[in-house]
Amino acid sequence: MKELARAYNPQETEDRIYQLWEKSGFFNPDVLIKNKVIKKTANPFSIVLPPPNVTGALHMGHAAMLAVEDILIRYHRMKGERTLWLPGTDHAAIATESKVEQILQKKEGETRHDLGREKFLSQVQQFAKESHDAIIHQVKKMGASLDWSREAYTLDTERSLAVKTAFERMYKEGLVYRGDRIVNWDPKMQTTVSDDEIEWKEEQAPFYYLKYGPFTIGTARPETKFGDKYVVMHPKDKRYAKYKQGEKIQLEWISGIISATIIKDDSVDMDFGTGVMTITPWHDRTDFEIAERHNLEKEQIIDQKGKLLSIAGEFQGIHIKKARPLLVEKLKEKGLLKKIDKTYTHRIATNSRGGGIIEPQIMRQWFIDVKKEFSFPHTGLAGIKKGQKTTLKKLMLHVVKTKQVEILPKRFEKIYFHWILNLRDWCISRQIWFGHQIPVWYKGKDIKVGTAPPTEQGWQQDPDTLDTWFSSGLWTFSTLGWPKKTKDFDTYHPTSVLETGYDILFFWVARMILMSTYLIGEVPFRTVYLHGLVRDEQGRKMSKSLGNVIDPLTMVEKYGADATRLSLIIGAAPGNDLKLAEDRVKGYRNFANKLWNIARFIQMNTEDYKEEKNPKLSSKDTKILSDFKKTKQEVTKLIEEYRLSQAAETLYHYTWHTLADKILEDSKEVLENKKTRSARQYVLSMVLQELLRLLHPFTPFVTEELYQQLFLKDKKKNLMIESWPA
RNA sequence: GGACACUUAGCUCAGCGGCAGAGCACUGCAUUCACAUUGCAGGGGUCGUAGGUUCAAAUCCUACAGUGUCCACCA
Repeated sequence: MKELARAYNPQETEDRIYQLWEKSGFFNPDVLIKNKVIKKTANPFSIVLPPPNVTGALHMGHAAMLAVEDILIRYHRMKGERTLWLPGTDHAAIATESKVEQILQKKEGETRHDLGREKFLSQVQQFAKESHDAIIHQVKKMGASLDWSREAYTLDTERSLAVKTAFERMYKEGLVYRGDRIVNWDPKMQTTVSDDEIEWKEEQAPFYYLKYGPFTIGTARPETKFGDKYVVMHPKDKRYAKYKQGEKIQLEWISGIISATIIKDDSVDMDFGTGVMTITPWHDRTDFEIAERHNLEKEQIIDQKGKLLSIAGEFQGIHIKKARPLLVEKLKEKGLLKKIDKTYTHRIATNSRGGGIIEPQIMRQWFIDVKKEFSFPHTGLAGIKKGQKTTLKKLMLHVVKTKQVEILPKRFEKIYFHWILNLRDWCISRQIWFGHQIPVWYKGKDIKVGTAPPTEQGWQQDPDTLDTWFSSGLWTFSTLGWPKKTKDFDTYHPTSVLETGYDILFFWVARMILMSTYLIGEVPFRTVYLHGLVRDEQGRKMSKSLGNVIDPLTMVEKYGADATRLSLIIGAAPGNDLKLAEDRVKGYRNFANKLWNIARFIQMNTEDYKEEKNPKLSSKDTKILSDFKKTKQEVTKLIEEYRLSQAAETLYHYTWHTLADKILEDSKEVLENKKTRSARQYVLSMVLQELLRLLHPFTPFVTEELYQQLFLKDKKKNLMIESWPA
């Protein structure tokens, strides 16, 4: 046997080991069955990788996700389960498109409209491909044991079929509908945005009090007020009791005398401002809802580029930003401006995907109706019978309430319920080009929905694309072949665990539950494990502008993937954010080296060891073995409970402070003595061998390398598929 | 406005009814010996505050304070 090097060198080791794993084919459960490593009848264990967006490179959050999932996967694989970890990437529609638009703008000063749909899309695809390759490279660097033969992409042919099939089925059920509704319009990116993609920003803005006939109304946005002809107050407000619902009054307004109608509505806050407001239903959600309740007329004031329409009289064609001061001036002249409050702060909606300030608009869009009743079409979902009346909302609540899906940590269940109770219909159409084009064709007033275009002439496909979360909502089963009947689907769905950041609980986790329960009558996963965000030393979010980004690849190059993984696991409770300092990574690099030297010591002292069947163990030897057994059991229990941080820490502590500091020190004497030498050799060799297996899910590279060098006789095998020590 | 989480050593955090713990940092000593990416020893904490439950509370309950996050239609 070759003597081990004096220190562990991850740079020299890791790529070689990863290649060895890939070459063995053992990431693929089918290969394991074929090689009789596991039984075909073994329990399946499956995780579908949350697909990283093809918008650039991986960050520390991705690295943490990969570490957690790889630990679970390697553990279950070693336990002999039929283990599948399926990789893929997400086209991330709006995020990717906006990124390429930015690059285009910077480089060529062009917009996507200058290029045209086809040319622009080919540029996006090029960008997506480069991102994809960089991401896959990084994923492998982290040691992730993913089955690459099953890799998927949210925009590839199979996933497209799944998307179209899902859309068609939901359309036929009436769960997908087209309607004129108020949506979040981003005038900058020229697209709608879902409620969840909005980022609210605090802003101080002047608040204007305007004379509106006998009333005083308050507004932060006078430039939307041109068409206001309804004045709303609370039905119980005594100050305005003399005005009756539906009563009409004449008053002087921006462009002359108008007739305004009195409306009484509960949604008005009597304590805010004067307790009276006028409404702009076309450009404000609350106002829209009031207008719907009272069946009021709605009028568009602002166009899709943010310019005023003819209703604004002499202000027509002026952008709202420029119009405001001009209008305020006019109001002053007409004596309609009573006062300005300059201390007012409010929140403005912005598009979190790199867009501008949201301007609500009433537009014709596609929606998923979450409240509509339908008869449940499947059997086999506990608690809901085939034919039973239900809604998508009820399904989403039901499976979590009945624990068919368990969310860890538990406190997120409450947040999940609350979100669903407030959920509105989901706007799924986007006016962008990169994504799944909506599978709907029009010809005059006729409409066709299906998985393939109509064969006759003259049909025009809807130019819009689907919200990216529509396709990722199908991810757990579209990756397994659905809508085709496949072996993979039968074997691996529902998946065992969905591991992701708590920040996309609503975006994604909820949508997967919606899609899966409706389309196939199964939960998408049994357990949701939510990890926290990786932050910098001071607890700030990592961002390019702050310059505090720690790149996982840099850490891997400097300290090794094993060290990087441990730094992301130890100290990270599920759902809690992790503060990461480079010193910690360094500390775990030292740990890998410590383990290396433990192995080196044992190797140097067991070269003459001949295996004995019944070694004469001293009481100290027995104690070592029984303590080790306790550690094994504890680690196993902790992993089963998803307390990976504890499990890793237990192993860290055992390795360094029990095995190295106590047992090895003690062994130096014991090994000197000819009578006790051989039994101790037996103990050390056995503890090391099993310890490497226990540590393997956490630090796969160093353990594999040591195991290869010290214990593996059959070079066709590797530690990755050895059995978990019982 | 509502909800949730956190508050334990200088820093990061674990412990979640039974003698206050770990890593890093700090101090002193050791070392051609598996490892300086090391070892041994040590200093350092009224477990946010105030009550309550209990034989026993960092741990369970209540209130309060600070910090953070999420949600919400205050024009």
